[in-house]
Amino acid sequence: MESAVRSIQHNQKLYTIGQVLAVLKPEFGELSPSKLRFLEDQGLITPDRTEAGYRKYSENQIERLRIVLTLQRDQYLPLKVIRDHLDELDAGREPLLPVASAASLRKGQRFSTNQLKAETGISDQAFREGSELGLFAAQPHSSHEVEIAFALVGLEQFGIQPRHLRGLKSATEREVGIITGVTEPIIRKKALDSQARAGHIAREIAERFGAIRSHLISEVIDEIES
Amino acid sequence: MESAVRSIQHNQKLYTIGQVLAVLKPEFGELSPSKLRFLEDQGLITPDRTEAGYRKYSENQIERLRIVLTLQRDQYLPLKVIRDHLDELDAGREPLLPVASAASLRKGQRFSTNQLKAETGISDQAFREGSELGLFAAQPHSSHEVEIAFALVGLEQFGIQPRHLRGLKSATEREVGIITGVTEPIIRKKALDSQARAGHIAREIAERFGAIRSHLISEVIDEIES
DNA sequence: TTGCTCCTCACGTCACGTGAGGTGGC
DNA sequence: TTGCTCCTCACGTCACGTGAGGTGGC
Repeated sequence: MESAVRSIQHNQKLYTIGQVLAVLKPEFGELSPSKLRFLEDQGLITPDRTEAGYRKYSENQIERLRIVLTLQRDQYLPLKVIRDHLDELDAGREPLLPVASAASLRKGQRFSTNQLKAETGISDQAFREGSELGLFAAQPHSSHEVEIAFALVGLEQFGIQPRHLRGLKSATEREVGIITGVTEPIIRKKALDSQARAGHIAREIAERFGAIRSHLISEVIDEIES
Repeated sequence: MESAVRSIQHNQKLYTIGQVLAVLKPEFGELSPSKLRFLEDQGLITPDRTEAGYRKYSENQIERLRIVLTLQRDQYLPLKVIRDHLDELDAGREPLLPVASAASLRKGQRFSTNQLKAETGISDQAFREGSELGLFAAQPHSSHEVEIAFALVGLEQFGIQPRHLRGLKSATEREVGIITGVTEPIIRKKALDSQARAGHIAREIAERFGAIRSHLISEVIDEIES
């Protein structure tokens, strides 16, 4: 009984620095104890401490670490900017990340069609064609759709239109089918972390597909240049 | 007459630091004067000097800079390693870059089928299926093919076989067709730098295709995780 | 009790950026 | 002659890594 009560009270399981490392290593290979200590030093995460001074990270804090490390790795944001961003979030505000790259649009943010058009400068026609192709769904649009719009604008200057992407779209759909074929059985298992694991595996597979694609294309480009 | 002789003698046009910057900026956005000076300080390139001490870079040295900056950007090699590598090359040897990541295999290096199999651990069957699909050509294999083999091995653990990649392969062929459609007219112009420009544009287009693909897939993965 | 994990603190390092103070070239 | 480019040198900075010397937990 008591243990049941306790497990509700600190439902928040606590992790030592080594356990945190073990959890995040697969996702962030460059992670090290000294890096975790450094992030604390810079005020990015403040884990609890045992009386003896051992760091104890809650699951929320691991989630926060994930945000920090992702922002750092994928957007190349300096830690100071990330810290200020998190501070703003903590204060209940809704900060816009400095749009160093367009990709720093907050994950999960939503956009109206007008916002998307204004943000990317995509033409009405290109947007319409993209929608017909299924590159854009109904409002509100995800940050991924914004990125897709950016890419379309970039391709337009070379005379490439959305309709040229029909093959890309259907190939991607097949890839997605293969990926979900692998991940669905995992999700059905309904373990605590099955969603996270499925997502992780899905990313791994997608990365491999991307590698194959990119090297196939690079071979041709190497020939162009030689 | 004299000027003709001189132009033959120093056929090697010399560039000031600012001119070097102007030439390489489009390729390497992060380049700065202080970075160029730092690279010299570290012994990576040693430009000539005018009597007054102004740096003067030859075209060979700009080529060398291109190597340094590419290695640094694409392979994440530390400058010390790059410098040692160049020293070896200067000494006439044929150094193997430290295989920090498999991707640091020297661009342009060639592999026999046996080497490729040993290097990646790909199974005979997967290699055969990959060859039938056109992922691997005849010996000798390029470093790209080695990377593709690595990716196949990675996919195998999830039960994904080369034959699942048929759609990927044909979609990539179509992409390549679109890219060469854009770059061919440029190459035909036969300007001095038309090959380099064509390669640059080809990479830009490929990057955009990749972005669209990756964001389409990410949308689905986000859903898996939520 | 024995390892193994964890702690702090000082110092090192890698790859530059900044700014002062000064000179050179079209 | 006037800007603009370029120079050196000292110092700063960002994101950690290393190692000494010491304590804690199953």
